[in-house]
Amino acid sequence: MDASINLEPLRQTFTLKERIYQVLREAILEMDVYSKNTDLRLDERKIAQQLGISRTPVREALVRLENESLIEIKARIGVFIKKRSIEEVAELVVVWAAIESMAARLACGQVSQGEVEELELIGVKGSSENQDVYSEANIMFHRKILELSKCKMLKKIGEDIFAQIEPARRHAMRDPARTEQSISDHAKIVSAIQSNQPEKAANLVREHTLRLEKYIRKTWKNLDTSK
Amino acid sequence: MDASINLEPLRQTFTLKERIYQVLREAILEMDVYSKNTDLRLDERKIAQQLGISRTPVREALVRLENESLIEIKARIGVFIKKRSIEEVAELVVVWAAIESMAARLACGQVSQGEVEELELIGVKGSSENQDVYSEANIMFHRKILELSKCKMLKKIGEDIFAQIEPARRHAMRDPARTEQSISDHAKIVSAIQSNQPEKAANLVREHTLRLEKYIRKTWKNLDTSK
DNA sequence: ATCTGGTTTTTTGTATACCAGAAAAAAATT
DNA sequence: AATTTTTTTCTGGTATACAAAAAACCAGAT
Repeated sequence: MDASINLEPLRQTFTLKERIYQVLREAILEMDVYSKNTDLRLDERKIAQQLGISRTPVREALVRLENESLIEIKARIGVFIKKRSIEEVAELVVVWAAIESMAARLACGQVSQGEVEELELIGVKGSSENQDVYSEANIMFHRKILELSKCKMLKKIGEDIFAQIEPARRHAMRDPARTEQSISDHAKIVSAIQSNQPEKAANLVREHTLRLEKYIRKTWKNLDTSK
Repeated sequence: MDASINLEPLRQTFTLKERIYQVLREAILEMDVYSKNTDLRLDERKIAQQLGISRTPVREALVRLENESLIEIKARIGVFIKKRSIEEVAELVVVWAAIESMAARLACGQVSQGEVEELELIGVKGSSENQDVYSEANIMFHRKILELSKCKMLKKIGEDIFAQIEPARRHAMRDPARTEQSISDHAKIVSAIQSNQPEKAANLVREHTLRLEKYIRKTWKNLDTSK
């Protein structure tokens, strides 16, 4: 070995389509899709103009977003942000429950004391704070469980699904009564993981998430207008 | 209402990018990716030429395939069919187990007698036949469970994941000894669903699929050369 | 023969131009 | 005035041209 300097490979995604994809994705996810007056239309040309580039990379980003069901490209008609129906959202929550339940199962018996404490901290957070803080902490809690599974694919796919649910979840979850129940659920989940009870942890997580499914089905206020 | 014939809307995929996507996807999935001499490279221009079209729609199809992790587009280097590592495949099987386990759970209590019989027929098929027949039937069995859940998203996501596993599964599953075990598992699963025991059905499916995970981890023959 | 450096070739990325279908607006007809 | 027809415009789809980065090649020097 010689004494030459050891440089890390630069390697960065310089491609426009990648950056546009990320920008658009974030913008779509943060948009309040279900408020009626929101314009659900996207215009290739306009986006390209605004970004000062050509349509080509924009289109490629859009194709990707369509593939993730975040938008819908109707040939020669237009590009539209997809508003999921109650049925679709509820079903996605079921899938989410399946994945997170497995994550909790795997987390058992392979988490350090420190990791459990982190999870616990997140899980009870927001109990005394406002709704937004709770909501954010709630997301983090579920993210953390995916992470503790140490299964990258489980985490990745779980988060992909969550991204699709998120707009609806944010809109539907306005009930403070749910917060308490949720906090209590979280505590039980932490306890089960800590005491290495995979079966119990899996069941708790599943039921916890499926309760969200039921709640969404019940309280959905005809959000999907038009179509 | 007049008496004019009521034609289904044609509306099929008129766009090239859609058709190319499907053609390429099928071609990739049927390819034996793990045999070393397979050329893992795809050439945009060549594909476009072969199909007698321009690069643009081909590229959009490729972007989609990349988004599904079936290929990898390296900027200004090339397009490559993705060869998943043992770790990735094993993890995907775990995700698959999670999803299918939930599907089996949901199937309980909402399947007709006819549907159970269909499932049973598929499940035991191939026991006396050759490996290929068994393999095909095996896929069908798992597909059917997803279907019986009556949850479209569960089915869709399950199949997406399966598509990613399939190439490896086909390559790794050459052990006839596994067939018997599998057939026996299937029978138990059918029985649990038929007798409406969701907890049991879910557990059986999960363990059945996780057994595949263990098997893959054990028998993988250094398939991922290069990288 | 091997290393070095530049040059050529290959391959994808991006921009631009034009096409075709659909929707909207305008004009013609009843 | 209402309806039909025509025209225009708008939008995504496809083709083509060129740019840029990576890889392959090659010639000269060592």
